[in-house]
Parts: sequence; C-alpha cells; structure tokens
Amino acid sequence: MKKPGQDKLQRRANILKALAHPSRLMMVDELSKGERCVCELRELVGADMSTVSKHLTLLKKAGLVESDKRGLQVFYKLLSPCVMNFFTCVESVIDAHKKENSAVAG
Amino acid sequence: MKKPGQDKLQRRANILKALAHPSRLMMVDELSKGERCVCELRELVGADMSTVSKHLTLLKKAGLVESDKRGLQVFYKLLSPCVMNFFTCVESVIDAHKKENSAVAG
DNA sequence: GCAGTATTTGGCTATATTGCCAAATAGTTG
DNA sequence: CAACTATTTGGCAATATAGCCAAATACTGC
Repeated sequence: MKKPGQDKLQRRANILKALAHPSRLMMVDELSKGERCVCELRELVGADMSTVSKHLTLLKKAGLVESDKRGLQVFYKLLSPCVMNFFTCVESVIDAHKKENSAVAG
Repeated sequence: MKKPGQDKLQRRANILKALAHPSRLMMVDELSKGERCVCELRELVGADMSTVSKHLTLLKKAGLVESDKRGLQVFYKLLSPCVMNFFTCVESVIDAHKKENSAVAG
C-alpha cells in the first residue's frame, strides 16, 4: 500500500458529488424512510419528471440507490443508509460556521 | 417549521460539494493528520499553487477548514475531523457497488 | 395492436467548475 | 524601499451540471 490512490479518491469524490445537490439530498432523505416510486419523489422535489429521473440515475450510478420496476412504476431504494449519519457531522460544520460568521459579523 | 427547508438542503449540498473533488479530498485527508501550509499541499496534489489555493478557499468557505497566516506561509487546519468518518460509509458504498458490478459482469 | 400511464433518453441552453497563466498582494530581509 | 518568497486573485478556455421540452420506451387494459 502506497498512497490513497488517485482512483480511490476519484471514486470517493463521485459519491460525494452524487449527494451534493439539494434535490438529491431531499430524495435520499425521503428514501431513508423507505422505498419510493419516481412519481412520489417528483412530487416531493417539485421538478420535471425527467429531471428527477436524471437525478436518480446519477444516484444509482454512484451506487447509492437501486431501482426496481414493478408494473408501470419504478421504485427506488436507498442502499447505504449510513450516508444519513454524515449529516450529523455536516450540521455541526454548518453550526460552527454560522457561529464563526456571527462572531465576525456581530 | 414546515419542510426540511430548501435552505438547509442547499447548505448541506454546499458542504458535500466542497468535499466532492479528488484533490480536495486528498487535502482534507492530509489535514486530518495536522496543520499544513499551502506549499505542502501543493506538493501533495501536484497542481498549480493557484489551483490549490482556490481549492482551499472553497473548503474554507464551506467551513471545513480554517487558515492561519504565520510569516510568509499560510497554514490550513481541518475544523471538522468528523468528515473522515464518512469515508468508512463511502468505502462500503464503493465495495458494494463493485460487487454488484462484478456480479453483473461476471 | 391502440390508448393510456410511468419513466427514461436526447437535445438544447444556461450556468458552474476546473485549472492554467499572469498579475496582484503580503510578509521577510537587507 | 528593492529583491525575494508564499499565497491569492483575475481572467480565460475547456468541461461538466442542471433543468426544461419533446420524443422514445416499457408496461397495462381493452
């Protein structure tokens, strides 16, 4: 074993990038509660169906969700609920940053 | 309080976006071991100094690192080491995805 | 197979990101 | 203050993302 490897870093980055969008975060959050069909997610984020579909394709390519077609509908499922744990950390970053800013501003 | 809030999601997304780049991941990883000056990080990622500086500015804006100028050098420090925990999860996503792929491919 | 519903794909434009170079800024030393 | 070093900023070209519309695909029921 030498370095973390550019490849591994690229793969990590891809996963983070897949999560790094408000609509996709909203969908992941919703999927953490259980399977949802595209139409439900579409309602949730309030964007064009095609846009939602593309977001989901992206999450799927990253390996974060999987899809299951049943009849007319396609259901998506979160494969790695552990991503939700990260948000605790993210929130702490946000809080600290806010404090920092108000300290500077105030 | 109504929804999770588009604002909160946007802020979360910004933090993830800040991490979602191989060079930045490399730097964050390095900074998790301790303070580093820009020149050290520059050597590490092997990019132009200006590029590295811009990456660091981005991480700083996201609230992930802070900088401290001492003499001619600027030292960066990781503010939220908890981000490192996420990579365990990220790795599991990658591993599962790889297995999935080889299952499909094989 | 035709009409209807759910989803994906292609195409396009607007916007954002990346990374290099050159120039500007900041601190050090004489 | 001039020469030097470390870093940031501005500018630009290449590439990637986002989101809409329209068209294609997949499945259902008659």
